[in-house]
Amino acid sequence: MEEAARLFARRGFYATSMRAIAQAAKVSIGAIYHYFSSKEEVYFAILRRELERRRAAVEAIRAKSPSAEEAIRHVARVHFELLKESGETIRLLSRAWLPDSPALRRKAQALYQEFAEYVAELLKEGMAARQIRPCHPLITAYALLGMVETVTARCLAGDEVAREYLERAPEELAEMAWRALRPAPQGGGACRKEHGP
Amino acid sequence: MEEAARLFARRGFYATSMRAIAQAAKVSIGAIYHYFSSKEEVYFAILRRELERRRAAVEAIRAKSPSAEEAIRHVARVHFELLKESGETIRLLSRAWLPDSPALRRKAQALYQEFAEYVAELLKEGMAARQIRPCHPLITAYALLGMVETVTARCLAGDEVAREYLERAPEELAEMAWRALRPAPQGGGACRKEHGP
Amino acid sequence: MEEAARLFARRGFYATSMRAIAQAAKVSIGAIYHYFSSKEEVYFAILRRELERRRAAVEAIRAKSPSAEEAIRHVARVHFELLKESGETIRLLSRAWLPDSPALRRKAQALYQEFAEYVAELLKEGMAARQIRPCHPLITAYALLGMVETVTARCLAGDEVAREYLERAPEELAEMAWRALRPAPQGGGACRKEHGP
Amino acid sequence: MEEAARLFARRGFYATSMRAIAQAAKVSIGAIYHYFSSKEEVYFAILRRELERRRAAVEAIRAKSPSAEEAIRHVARVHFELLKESGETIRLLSRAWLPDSPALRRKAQALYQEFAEYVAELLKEGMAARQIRPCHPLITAYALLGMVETVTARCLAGDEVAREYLERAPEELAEMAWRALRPAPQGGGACRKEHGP
DNA sequence: CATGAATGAGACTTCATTCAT
DNA sequence: AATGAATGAAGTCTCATTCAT
Repeated sequence: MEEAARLFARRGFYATSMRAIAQAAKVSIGAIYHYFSSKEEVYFAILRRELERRRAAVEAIRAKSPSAEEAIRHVARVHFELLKESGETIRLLSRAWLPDSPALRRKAQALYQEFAEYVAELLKEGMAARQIRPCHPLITAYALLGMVETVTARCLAGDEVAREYLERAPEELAEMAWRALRPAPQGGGACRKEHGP
Repeated sequence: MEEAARLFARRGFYATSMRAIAQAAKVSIGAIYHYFSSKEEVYFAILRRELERRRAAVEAIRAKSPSAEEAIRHVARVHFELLKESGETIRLLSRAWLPDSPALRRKAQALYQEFAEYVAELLKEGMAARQIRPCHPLITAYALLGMVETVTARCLAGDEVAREYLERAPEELAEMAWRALRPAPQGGGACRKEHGP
Repeated sequence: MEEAARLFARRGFYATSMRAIAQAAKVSIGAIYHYFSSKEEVYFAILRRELERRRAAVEAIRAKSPSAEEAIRHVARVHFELLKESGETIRLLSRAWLPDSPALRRKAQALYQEFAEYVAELLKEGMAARQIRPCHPLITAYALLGMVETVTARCLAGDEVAREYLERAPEELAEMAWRALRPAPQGGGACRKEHGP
Repeated sequence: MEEAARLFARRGFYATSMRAIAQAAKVSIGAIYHYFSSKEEVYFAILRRELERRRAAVEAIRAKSPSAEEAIRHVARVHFELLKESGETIRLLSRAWLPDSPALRRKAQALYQEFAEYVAELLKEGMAARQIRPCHPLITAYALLGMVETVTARCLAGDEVAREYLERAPEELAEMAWRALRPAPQGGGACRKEHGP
């Protein structure tokens, strides 16, 4: 039934009607209300599940590779893998930012923040091990995720450009992310002194 | 009348009713329909105007600073300045990605792409002048914008964390963006030895 | 449009659907919501109007007859006159006591109390003029109204019995009301001393 | 299970859902349908039981006191005693008049009439013994009950006024009822001269 | 006997849009 | 040019009732 996450991902919260969900899932409307007390609850249940799925993917990265570089690069790549795998559902993530009502938005952002904090944790570890440069972990986590998600979302348009991106974007972003975070400030131009070593 | 862009920014397309717009603008509903043939048209008119406003801001950067570094850093900063200036309207930009209906989305994304291409142009010039490293300009433009917008959007939550970010994020992101894009590809610089090969 | 008061009177608040009202009044549902913001508001508008109508009838009595006896007797009679005139609408009054939700009920009772207080005022004047015996004015007003309304409601059943009542009840009740309230305690059995003269 | 009469009394027929009854009674919905074939049937079963309970109370009065005066006064008092004892359930009685659908109402009124006829019987006996004045027994029974029920219902509001009434109303009503019904038709008594002819 | 998942009709309400004025 | 009353489709959600287990 929750594969109607597709509808939320494709059409968003408001444009997805309960009737549409019921029809897509081939159950009655009443049946949905048997398990969820409102449309919002359906939405958040799905959002939670999707975020958890991403968290698990990041967790797997952390477990496998001790190198911060690999971890960072993977955060970028994993989105694209999930994109191929679960299709448009990934758009839910980007949408997580912007449900139409302030109340919904607040709740969705709290959920998203949990996920971002998880990525921030990963960054903190990298900083502790001096494998990535000092930076504000949570801001950076948001930036990292936003960077990746925006490109991912662009790929969902499905046009010619999108298909090309799907090929190049993972590495392009992994490179970008790593350069943005690797430790030694290399003094591209003026070679300014960095705050931490 | 179009200052009811605030409503679209705050509540989104679906949750903003024509009546709400009419009341906020203190005109009659009929009056709106004299100038716009539908709600969609109002939305796109506003979206176009906002994107144009950002484009102009980037244009100004390009005109003033010949250095690619400054240009890049400014792209990051300019969002936060607009945030302080025009408040939530900036959320329209992030929303631009995801209107709820596929038809709307396609059109909105086309508009957004125009803007992204403008940033990509700026990147291309930087690459030509060897002031930034070689990269896929459009993908990078999307990544850059997504990075900044996600953090900006987080700042709109208005909580304690958001206020702190508002202070630190502009520089944090400028730094991140510049590091991600500056030319010296690996250990090429003069300043410090890299730890990895 | 408000002649759909008939529906509320006949079927009550819950069993009267907006669609039914709209059809009965031959307008669209939307049109009703143009003038009333909710079903509740329609209900209360009608209830207010009906109570006001009764209040006016009592006012007329007060203005015409200086004798408390006539006033009391008329309060009883007026219900039956309105019954013939406006049919089932009178049931709204009895219903005023009992809307199904506590919130509705509270509001309806407040409205009803205003009316009861008006009758109580009439009683107080009678007591001041020593034309009716001392009694608690508001309690007595409720009792008086309840007495009359219950019989009135019975008459609405429309069966054989009801038609007979319609003939006899007005006088029967007028007599009863007057006896219950006239001043001199006549000592039916024990001839107890009354509190006031 | 039927103690969910409370729900019907408090919320009325329409606003009380089978699920609410089932939860309040801590049984399954299915279980209710084993003993009652529909919601209506539950309602009438309860209504019958409550009316029977009142009938029994009046019966007790009749058995104990040979004096019509005491009987009349007790009819008024007994409602308030039941009010304290069984709380809001008493509202069922007042509601008995007005279920929302005509079909229900007809049935409920028939049940109520049985009860009213019982009180009428009591009045007839009093008239036969010349202990109360001649009057239409059934109309008077309805009037008597309506008088008492309306005040009782007002007391259920639970506000400050209601608490005061609870103290004064029983005697006030008993007095009123007795005066309305005692035999001496006009100036027949011995105690005092009446003012009018 | 008992359960509670499932149904689907129907409740209230909102909304973009039209059109007579 | 401007108004805002009117429309009716569609939204979310509730509910009495059934039935397989």
